[in-house]
Amino acid sequence: MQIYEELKARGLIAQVTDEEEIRNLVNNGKAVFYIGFDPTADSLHVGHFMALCLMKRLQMAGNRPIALIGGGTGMIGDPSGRTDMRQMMTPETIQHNCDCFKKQMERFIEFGEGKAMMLNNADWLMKLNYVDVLREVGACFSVNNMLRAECYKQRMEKGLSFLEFNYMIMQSYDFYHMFQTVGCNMQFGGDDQWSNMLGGTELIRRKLGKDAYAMTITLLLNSEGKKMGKTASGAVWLDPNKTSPFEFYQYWRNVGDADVLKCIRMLTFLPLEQIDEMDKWEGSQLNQAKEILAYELTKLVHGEEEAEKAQSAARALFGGSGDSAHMPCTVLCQEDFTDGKIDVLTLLVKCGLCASRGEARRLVQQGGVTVCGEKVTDIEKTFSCADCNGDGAIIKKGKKVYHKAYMK
RNA sequence: GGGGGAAUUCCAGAGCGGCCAAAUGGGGCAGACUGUAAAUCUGUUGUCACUGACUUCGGUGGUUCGAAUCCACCUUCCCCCA
Repeated sequence: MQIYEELKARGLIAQVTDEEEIRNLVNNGKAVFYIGFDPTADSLHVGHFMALCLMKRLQMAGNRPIALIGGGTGMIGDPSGRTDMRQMMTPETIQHNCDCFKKQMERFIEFGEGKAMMLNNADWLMKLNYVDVLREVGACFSVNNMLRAECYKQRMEKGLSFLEFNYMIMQSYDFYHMFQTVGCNMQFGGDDQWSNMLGGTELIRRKLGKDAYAMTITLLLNSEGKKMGKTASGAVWLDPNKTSPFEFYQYWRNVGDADVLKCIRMLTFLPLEQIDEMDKWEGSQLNQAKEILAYELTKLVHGEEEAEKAQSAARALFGGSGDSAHMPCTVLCQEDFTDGKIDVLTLLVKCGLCASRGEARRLVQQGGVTVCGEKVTDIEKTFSCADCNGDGAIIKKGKKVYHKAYMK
């Protein structure tokens, strides 16, 4: 099976400008494609991960990827699909984020002579002269068409600043620029980027009379139509300091039944035959599929060793044996104890399991706390230093949150 | 530039000058049921010394015994006209 067919079978392809031509380029290793990454945070997240995987897949098939870091477009902010304006970032933050991205990407993609390239659009965008751009590029864009673009729809109700309105033009200019300088003939991106990407192919056609192609990657949505890779507290990051390997593992271990196979198909490198086999599983057997998904992804992102650790920690925890080796922990010191004791509420807050004493109180009262295997329902309950000695005290909040507190 | 409207808790969105820590929904958290799933049901969701007290309704002042609610100014946003 060739790469294009595989991508299709995995459900990764959302929209393409010219299927025949793209299949041809990609399958024959003739594509020089780019994917843009806007430096909106200091770590990549799951959404980016899909893009990175795609790059890797295509690179393995002989194509040449360009990772474009949006040091310049980051100065503007993409309004696509957003209901409010992005916070403007300072040039320093953007630079910092770019650096972080770079480090993370190097783990996945091979860069170097004749291999993948990493570019930063700040290198050309920042030099542009306003009037020149308007004359050279601005003339090629129809405001009427732009306003009709799906990506601005949501913003038409809430208001769209001229700054953000120009994002599409900047992105189009990137493509146009790289088409000429490095022979980039294709652009990939999230499905929400479709209109921005078409802007680029359109610009190249108008200015140069040549064809360039665009393809979007299916957004990873769960069965409820929400973007995956998000938790209540924010994105699931690839940076182990922002989302620990264990948390990362748990996120995937806990996806809904309806979404497991889709995730395995889209995110892992497992052979399709194996995935088709798993597709027949149902009921509690899916739990196995979830374990595979979680393991595979953790391995890809954090390495085999971390994946093993996360898996055994999870198995131990939920299997009941209570292996505390990898759970998040808090170190207590003498000052945390008064008269050699610490009460539950303080302990919960101290460990970051509750934001306030009130919350801790409710949690205990509702029976959501277990310490050292014993359910705690008394908010007055105290623990002594001795309870936390040795391996420490294991605190369980709800069913899935484990935390360890031990003495220094 | 002219005119009109809005800003409420994590979000959306109610809110007569006292009965407002503020309806309702979503989300979150916990409990029951389960398979570390989904759905469902229940409780909970400002802080603390928790039957009480304290701090919140864009900002700053003011009116009043008393202000999320009235007034003035400021800030931001939206809509209409140009």
